[in-house]
Amino acid sequence: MDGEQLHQLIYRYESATFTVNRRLSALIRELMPGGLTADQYGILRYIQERQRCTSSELADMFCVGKSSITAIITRLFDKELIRRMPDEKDRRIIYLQLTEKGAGVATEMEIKIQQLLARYISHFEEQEAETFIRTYEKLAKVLTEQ
Amino acid sequence: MDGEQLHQLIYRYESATFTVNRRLSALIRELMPGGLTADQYGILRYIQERQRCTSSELADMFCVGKSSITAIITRLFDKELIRRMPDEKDRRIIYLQLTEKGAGVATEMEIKIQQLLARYISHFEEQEAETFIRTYEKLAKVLTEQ
DNA sequence: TGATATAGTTCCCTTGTTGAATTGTTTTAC
DNA sequence: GTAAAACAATTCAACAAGGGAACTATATCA
Repeated sequence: MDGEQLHQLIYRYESATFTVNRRLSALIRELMPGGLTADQYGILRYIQERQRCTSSELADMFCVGKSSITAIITRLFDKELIRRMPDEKDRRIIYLQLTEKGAGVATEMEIKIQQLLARYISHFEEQEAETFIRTYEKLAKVLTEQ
Repeated sequence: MDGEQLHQLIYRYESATFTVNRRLSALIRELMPGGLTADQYGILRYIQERQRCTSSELADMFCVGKSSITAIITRLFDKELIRRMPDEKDRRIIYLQLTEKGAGVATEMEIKIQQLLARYISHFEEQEAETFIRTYEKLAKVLTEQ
């Protein structure tokens, strides 16, 4: 791939990612139930998948400082969506878990987002979508490993 | 494409997009010169491409309220990166343009981001990257048209 | 045991966002 | 030709999210 080709591809990538991200996050914002934000939902989903996790792990995964995570966690805690469970052995560690209410909200939102995305992704042939996602996952992997 | 396949694809899409977006925006954040944010850069780039535009157009493109745009524009104005040019005929309209300084900063940042993305995208075969981008552009189009 | 590292929090400041109200200007309808 | 409606941009108050520095409490290491 020569320089000019690469340049063109990157330009097109920037353009597409800008449009897709802005539009999708606006659509998702509208979907959110009272008071929940997209970031808060992201945290809920992450915890739901892992069953439990720590603030530091969230900070790493979300690529932000730990103080940002503390702030979000506090808001979710105040809404009674998550629980703080201190580790028995190492008392510096506080595990985060969803409450029943938190799990309900996360699942409800997941379904809504699935429905939203389905409206757009179903426009594509299965093969095209599969190929696309596979490359996207590769990109995610490259970004994670470096 | 049946329901379960679609469900799996969407799940994988959410996962990949989360990782890519979080990682890339953290990398881009580090690249930014003193005081400029990614959103501010996005606005500069948009204006640079169109030569000039209005606040309302930016609000539409960025999918946010006009008051958000006013806030960002004011910060860029204070940094002397953009100029406000009232329309001669319709005095409600204020066109935004880059100053020389603004154009310099935008171009400098664009080069840095190109270099950053090149480090990752160059890992892919040209054909794979082309196919990927083409689908991504289609998705952007579908999202824009609805 | 004393120094160092780690997990999480707190505090302060900045940015981006919303939504409602406001100002000034233009267009429309009668 | 004027009154009403529409429109572009701004202001303001409130909040979410982010960074960084300082801090607390606990654990590990030498």
